[in-house]
Amino acid sequence: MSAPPDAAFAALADGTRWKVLVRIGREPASASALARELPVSRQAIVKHLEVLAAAGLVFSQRRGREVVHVAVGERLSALGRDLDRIGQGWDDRLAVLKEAAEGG
Amino acid sequence: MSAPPDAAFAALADGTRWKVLVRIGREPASASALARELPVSRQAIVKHLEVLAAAGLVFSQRRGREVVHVAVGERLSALGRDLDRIGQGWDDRLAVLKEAAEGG
DNA sequence: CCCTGATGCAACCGTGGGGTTGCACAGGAG
DNA sequence: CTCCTGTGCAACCCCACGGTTGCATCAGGG
Repeated sequence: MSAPPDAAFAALADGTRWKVLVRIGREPASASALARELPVSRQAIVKHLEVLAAAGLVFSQRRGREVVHVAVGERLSALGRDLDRIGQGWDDRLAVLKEAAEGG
Repeated sequence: MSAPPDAAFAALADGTRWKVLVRIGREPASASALARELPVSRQAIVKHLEVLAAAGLVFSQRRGREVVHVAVGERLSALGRDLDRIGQGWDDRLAVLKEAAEGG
């Protein structure tokens, strides 16, 4: 199958968002906490978390007056395995093309 | 390792670009040929191919007056394996958090 | 040689998305 | 009760990016 939801890619494509994801993968944190660590406003963080949540990449949990977020690896792993598999298939065709190029 | 592969993600994030990539993964094609198949101009295709090439995801070969492009799976597979691995690590932490949430 | 079709380059356009600021509201800590 | 701090919502800004059009160029085929 070659239909990985580009939505997931879009979620991972942004540098800041990736940092956020990696950070909360290392240890859960609130939006405010993340905003203190990264050079962007809390609102920016919130938006990133929303995108990541929509992509099923983060799990959020209200802890008192805070909302703690943590990265969910399941989706990422699944996506990763898909990519790996897809890439395998491509390389077969690539070999053929390169061969043809060299041969004539 | 959680190296920022956001460059590769950015290349994969766009829907049209992904279609192009999948298409030339199935079989090599020129920009003009792709432009005929997809609902975008040749120039748009060319730009996508440039982005993909910059990400090391396509291999281009001049064949007479045409330039044939084909998808390279190697990078994609490597990226996929990275994602899988990273995701694994996250899920460990996630388990801890969820446990704490349920426990109190 | 001449016509056709593929590529290359450049200018231009519109939208989306990342980022910000401001403000109102809620819930602990003292 | 009263601060302090974390969240939520909304309006707004700006630039990168996907896409287009136009034109010049180059390589094969008849």
